[in-house]
Amino acid sequence: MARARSGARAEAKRSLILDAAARVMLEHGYAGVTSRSIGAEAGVQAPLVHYYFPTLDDLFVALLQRGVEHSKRQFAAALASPRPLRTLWQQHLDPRGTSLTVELVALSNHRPAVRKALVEMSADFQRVQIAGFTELWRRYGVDTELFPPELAVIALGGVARVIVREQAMGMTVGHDAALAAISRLIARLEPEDDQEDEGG
Amino acid sequence: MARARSGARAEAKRSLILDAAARVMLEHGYAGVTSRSIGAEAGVQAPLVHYYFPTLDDLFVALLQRGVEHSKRQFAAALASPRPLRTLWQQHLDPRGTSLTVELVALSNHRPAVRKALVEMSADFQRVQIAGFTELWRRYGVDTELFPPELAVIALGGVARVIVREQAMGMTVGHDAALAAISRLIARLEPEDDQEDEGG
DNA sequence: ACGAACTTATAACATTTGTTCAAACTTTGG
DNA sequence: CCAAAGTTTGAACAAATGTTATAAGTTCGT
Repeated sequence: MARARSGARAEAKRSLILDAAARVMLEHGYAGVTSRSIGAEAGVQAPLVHYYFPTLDDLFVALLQRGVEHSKRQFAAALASPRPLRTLWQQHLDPRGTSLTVELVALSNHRPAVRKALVEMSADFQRVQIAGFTELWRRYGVDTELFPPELAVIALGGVARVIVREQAMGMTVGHDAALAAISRLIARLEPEDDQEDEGG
Repeated sequence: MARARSGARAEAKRSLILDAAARVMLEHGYAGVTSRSIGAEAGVQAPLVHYYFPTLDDLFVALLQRGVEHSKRQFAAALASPRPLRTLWQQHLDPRGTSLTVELVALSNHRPAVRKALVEMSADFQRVQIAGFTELWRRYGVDTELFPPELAVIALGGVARVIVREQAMGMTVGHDAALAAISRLIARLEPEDDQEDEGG
């Protein structure tokens, strides 16, 4: 059957186009993402983009979906790692994911379809993250009255986003001190050596 | 001389146009900001926008400048207030300033002139904020090894930006818990009553 | 009241955008 | 090898954009 072949190839082409769109978005911002710029980046003509994604909204939503799925997989992997907190922090410092998120969020401001998808997926992911931190905080014996999992999720994402974005722009005022302090804070819960320190 | 009269009026018109641009940007995102949309919002024709701001880059830079100046004034006022930390936090929760910042940052991704201005002004403001927090932390006896002023500035801005943006999109998962925890953290350094607590 | 400087609007421009249409090319089942 | 399905492209569309040229209106010193 023709569908089997085309189904596999089509998925690869879709992915190729999404990759190109992500690269363009990272380099030129969301407003630089056009059927033509994506096509050029993917080595393809503009109408082909619309063949796979009828409207650009469809493409943006697909990009978003792929990103959230990746984030979920990463989050689960981090939780299962020896030092979940440190792993999570390092993941958050990856400029690609963070910058894409910033662009998609800004984009969603005037694209109702994208906005709707973003809100739904983000709320879902946020709940997953909070559940993960609830378990982690319990394991570490963190005072959840003082620093609840909800705040941990927001703080982790917020701080990382600021640092990554500023670094991408060549602004590094105070970053050394902040990064060092965060490392020390994490080390309190997840010591680098094998010595434990759980004094609350 | 004619300049005196026009100077005053021109400044008012400039301000009117900047206000309109800010409103459009808040409502439709930066990509929705065009000479025509600004004109419509300001009750003026598009070319007049270019009369005051030859290119849109000029307008964006002016908007940025005005915003930073406002932020600096607000920051100084907060530091001089009875409870600087709480005042700062409430200022950061104002959706207008935060959302505008997010848009201008995204915008600067593909507008070199705006990017340059943003980096310079932000770095300057960041240094002012760090200096302010250094003094404040000294007053409060905060352990700067554990939580340096640099991290405080980044955390305050980062967390506030996440919450404000999510609220603007109708996403409030975990916000109640996070906001309550932040209030309690602030209250540790700045009690609501008149009882002092400077235990380091 | 006159003329010069300053403001504003109308009309138009070249360019870029998202998207569509029909035609060409490619694969592949029979 | 042929036809049909799937894929890719070239050409074109209306709409929107930043910007300019130009002309009309307004203000104000004299």
